Amino acid sequence: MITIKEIAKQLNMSTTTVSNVIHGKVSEVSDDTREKVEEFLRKVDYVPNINARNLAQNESKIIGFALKARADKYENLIMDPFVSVLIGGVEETIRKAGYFMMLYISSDTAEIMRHVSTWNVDGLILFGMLDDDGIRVSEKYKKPIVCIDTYSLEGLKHFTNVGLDDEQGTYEIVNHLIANGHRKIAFLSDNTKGVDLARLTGYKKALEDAGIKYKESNFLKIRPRSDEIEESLKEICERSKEFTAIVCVSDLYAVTLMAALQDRGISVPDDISIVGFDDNMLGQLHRPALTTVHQDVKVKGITAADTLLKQLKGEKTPNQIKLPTHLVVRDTVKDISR
Amino acid sequence: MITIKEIAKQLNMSTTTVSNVIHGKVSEVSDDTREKVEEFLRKVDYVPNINARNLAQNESKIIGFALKARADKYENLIMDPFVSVLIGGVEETIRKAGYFMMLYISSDTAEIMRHVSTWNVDGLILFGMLDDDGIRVSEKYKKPIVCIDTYSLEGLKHFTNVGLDDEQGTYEIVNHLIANGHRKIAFLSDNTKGVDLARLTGYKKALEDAGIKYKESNFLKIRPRSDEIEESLKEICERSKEFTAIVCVSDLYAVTLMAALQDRGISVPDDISIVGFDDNMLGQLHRPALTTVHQDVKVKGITAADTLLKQLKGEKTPNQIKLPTHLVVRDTVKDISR
DNA sequence: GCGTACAACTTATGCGCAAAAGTAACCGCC
DNA sequence: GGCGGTTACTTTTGCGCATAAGTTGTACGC
Repeated sequence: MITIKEIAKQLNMSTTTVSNVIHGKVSEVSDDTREKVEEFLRKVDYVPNINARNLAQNESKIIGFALKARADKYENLIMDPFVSVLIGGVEETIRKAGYFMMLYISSDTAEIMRHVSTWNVDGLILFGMLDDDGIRVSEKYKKPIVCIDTYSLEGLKHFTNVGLDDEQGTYEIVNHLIANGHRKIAFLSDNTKGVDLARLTGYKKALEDAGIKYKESNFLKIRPRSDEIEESLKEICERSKEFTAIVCVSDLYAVTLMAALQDRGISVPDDISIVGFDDNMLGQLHRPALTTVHQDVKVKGITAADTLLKQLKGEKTPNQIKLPTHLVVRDTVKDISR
Repeated sequence: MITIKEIAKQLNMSTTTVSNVIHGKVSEVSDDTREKVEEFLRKVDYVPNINARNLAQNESKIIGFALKARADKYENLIMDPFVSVLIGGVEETIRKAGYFMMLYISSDTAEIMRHVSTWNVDGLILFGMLDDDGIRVSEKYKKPIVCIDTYSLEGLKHFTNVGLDDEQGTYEIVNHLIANGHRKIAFLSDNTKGVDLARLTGYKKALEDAGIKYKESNFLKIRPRSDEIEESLKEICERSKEFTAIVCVSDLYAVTLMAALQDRGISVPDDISIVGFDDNMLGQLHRPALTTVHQDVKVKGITAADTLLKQLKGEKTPNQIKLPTHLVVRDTVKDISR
């Protein structure tokens, strides 16, 4: 790789002059030499050594994208098309702004932060749970952080979060079920934290507003680990007659459940109505097509990246951004209101 | 961030000694000082500045993962869970080996290569089409490159490819169809290059070996662009009665087609049998569950990364690695042999 | 008791770049 | 005609690290 020094030597001038041309410092260089340098640069296809530049400038032009997953959920997470769409949105946005994306997948916040400070990453986008330990570590690290779908109260004090109005999303879809005559409505999820909690809250609120009492037994807990999911699904299917509808916390679970239900001869939506959340390919291609809450994942990625870019420029940003959702009515809800 | 220099100063020794401890050069440092330094390093939570290290060593510890997609296929590609699983496999492998992953998505090989040389990336994993132009550019760049699913004859002369025995995969599944009495078998794809060509070849070979003549009209071309796919699907569904089975080049297309078929009241597998290729979530969760050819995408990613790592160590690797596939019989093929 | 070998260091150099500080020539101006 | 200001440069410095080369001090063999 050719260096500025070498170019300067061949052109018989100083490295600073070459550097100034590269940085477009018009006022420092005469038109004549500028053209000469520019032509030469083109000829040799000069590419700067970013390590040297970063070292000299104490910046990196890197944005870290850290996927922090609990080890047991890791596999499901990376399988989820959600993640790649998110990554696509982020990558596109930062590339246009002249940044590069370093991807990091781990279950250990401290490890992620070590990585981040090693590379002197300019900013971080964090997807996944941010635990208290994580917050403490990242606090020390003085670069901007934007979280995606992270609803830690503690974390919100320090970092921007880009998420959805999840509560409103389930609120609407549960209302849709209620409008179709459903009253025995279950909620299916694998945990009650973060996003799942917000969605559960919307569900409870809709029930409450319709005068339906929420019982603990309405909560169907699914165990996502691959060695437990079959058993878990079996239990849920057996209990399905207790309800006329099940609100699933994600399309992935909704479709997984529908497959399990159909395998047992339980028909959707005739025997039971199912709704999801996310509106991804899985539900769109399933038949019957899934009624769900739509979110635009790519926009989520773009928004997170944009927000981080703004912070990098020193602009203030709100510390909580909630993207809208909307109901998508398809074919998995039966009108039982008569 | 604390530097070696600062540590040396505080410990009242030279930077070389500190550096030697960091690099575990046992023979150079006495046990006494080594322990002293190690303790201090732990205390201040020292993290090396990679830019400086890379500059000094002329390496980068970065492995580039470039996703090169035709602009019109881009959206589908990044939507595909395939990609995130692949990325997951690669990331995990290189991280364990002390490398970092820089992700780059583009449709322009020259742009990718510029990126790669800017960062002085140690090696590159390329997923997607490698056109002749791309080969020329990457040739110049003297770092190891491993391609995934890239069947360019020209490219194979220069780079290792990690792929599947695609031909064998479709050969087997078409034989499965033939064994079930099918003779009017279509092949559905959106192009006839690379992977798609290999799968088509296996399909043709199976037909030939069974004494069935392949006709041009057996090839169902689907247009993947979102504004054309509906129209495309409609045409294919209308022609579906010409065949008793359709071999789809991917699970994504198989499931997309099944949805379109079901929407028109055409039943799978009663009216027509459908098979796919990949064995991903989409086909697993669909009902009827898709009969398909299994490939292990994560292993593909791991293999690509391992191969690159070997090349980085100077080891020789075969320039063509074909991972095995196997048939997964589920519920979308009807036995019509009587 | 002299040379050699080796352990345990330190000093000095350079990676490629950006930028602060320095220089030299020229121009205008009261 | 000396002085400030400008243009178009060059020289120098340092970012943080790795490492080649140099410097002690000491043990050991003969």
